Amino acid sequence: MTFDLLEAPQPELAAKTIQSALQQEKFIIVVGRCTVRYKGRATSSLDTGERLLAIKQDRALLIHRPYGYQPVNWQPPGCRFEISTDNDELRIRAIRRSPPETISVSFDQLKLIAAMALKDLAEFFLDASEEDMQRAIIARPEIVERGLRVIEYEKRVEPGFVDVYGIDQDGRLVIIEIKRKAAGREAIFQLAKYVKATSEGVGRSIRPILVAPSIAKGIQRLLQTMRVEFRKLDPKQCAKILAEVDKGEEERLSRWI
Amino acid sequence: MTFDLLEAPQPELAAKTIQSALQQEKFIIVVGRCTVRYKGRATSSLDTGERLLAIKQDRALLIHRPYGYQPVNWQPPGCRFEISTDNDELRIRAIRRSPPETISVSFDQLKLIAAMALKDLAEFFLDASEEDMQRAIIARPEIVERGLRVIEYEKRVEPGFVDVYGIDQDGRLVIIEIKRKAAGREAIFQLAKYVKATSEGVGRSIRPILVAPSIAKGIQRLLQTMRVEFRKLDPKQCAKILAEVDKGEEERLSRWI
DNA sequence: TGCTAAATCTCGAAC
DNA sequence: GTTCGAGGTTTAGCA
Repeated sequence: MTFDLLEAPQPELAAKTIQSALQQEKFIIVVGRCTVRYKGRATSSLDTGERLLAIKQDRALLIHRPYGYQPVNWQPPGCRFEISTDNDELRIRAIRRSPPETISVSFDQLKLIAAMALKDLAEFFLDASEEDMQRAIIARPEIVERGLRVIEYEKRVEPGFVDVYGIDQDGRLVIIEIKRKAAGREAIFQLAKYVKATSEGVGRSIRPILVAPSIAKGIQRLLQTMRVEFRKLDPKQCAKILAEVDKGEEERLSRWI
Repeated sequence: MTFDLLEAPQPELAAKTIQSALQQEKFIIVVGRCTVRYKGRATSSLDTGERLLAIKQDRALLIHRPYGYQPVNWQPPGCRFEISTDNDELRIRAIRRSPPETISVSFDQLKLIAAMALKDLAEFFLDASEEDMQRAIIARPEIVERGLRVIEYEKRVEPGFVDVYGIDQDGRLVIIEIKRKAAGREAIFQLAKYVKATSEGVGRSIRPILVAPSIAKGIQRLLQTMRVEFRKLDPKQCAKILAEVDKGEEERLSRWI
């Protein structure tokens, strides 16, 4: 693995290394004593102090002080860099076109420079997944509707799988489609297909329910046209419910032991 | 300077080094291949990939992927850490009390560990915030209008806070709402509310003035309808004025010494 | 502790 | 491009 590591380098060597690392799209870390200036939507200045500067592989810039969650200064991905040395100092400028913004950093003391190409293609999953939402509904059907009982889930029905089958308190068949994010028109059409496919086998009325944290704009009318009901449900809410259910399970188990 | 630097260390040595660095309140950098889990207000999972983990001197935790401005996972300052090794992997857990949140990171490959105590006591100056605009108006009310005197600011009036209260050269009460950016309709409605709330207590006419660098498109008519005056004022202009004011203060002080 | 409003908010999706 | 809405938003200032 190509891995650059410099301890307390001279500014010229530092500049060369950073230039080269930028071209190779490496992740660059610089630790040292610097001053920082920012001009753009606002302006800021930060006098001399020891900080961590990071340039990411998409050319995002972060400058972190030794404390605090947030970077003290930053530049979003895609900005242009100018690396130079002047008066025995290493200068790094990051320039953004729109809105016009510039960050200038000047290091008068360098402690560490590291540059390496990091591979990270993993997908990030936040909140409850759609599967978690399904599990929450199965565990607590009342979060969709009072009196709802779940009969089956992930049932194969020709165009695909019905997320949840249930029966409401009046004995009517309920088909639930779950979306983790704002539901669009495709979710409604999907439900309509399931209703059509299911109603052929069953001789009674079916209630299609779309469960999602929100619906996309301009979909409200389509919902009404297709006679699809919407039930707002947040992935976070589901995660919470699952945590409660798991906790209950644990307690039940511990009582058995 | 106490400076720890390990290239591709074994997990046991890594754990020891990090433990020690935590006790010495050093800034810790770990680069390697890891998976990340988060449970708390929400839940998240991130499969294996190469990332930068940073623990700051106030025990803030940041996990950065090789792209993007934001950390993929984080923990704010002050959380508790558990460092361990298990099955040849380095485990770092960061636990927050309130709200209860935990981040678990497991490194199966370590590339670099660096730990050092950074000194950074400099003050950060950000200019031209909304607060700066307010301070500039208080210091030099004439930038809004000649003859204006400021009576009060940040005054609680039921729907919120009035930015600035003043009296114009004709003795009329002035209510000022400040926006750092182009003012939208909500600013006008806000002003209207303050006028209504204030006029109930005062038996005289009130002049609502909207101070902002510009107004949003299509708001001009609403301004007239609501009888709100608009005064163009740029945040940058305010920063300049504040600099002058501060300089004046310094000179006055130095004359006293 | 809880709320409110601002942020160089960022980030993504829709238009 | 611009606008709109959400975020584990964070952060600061107060009741």
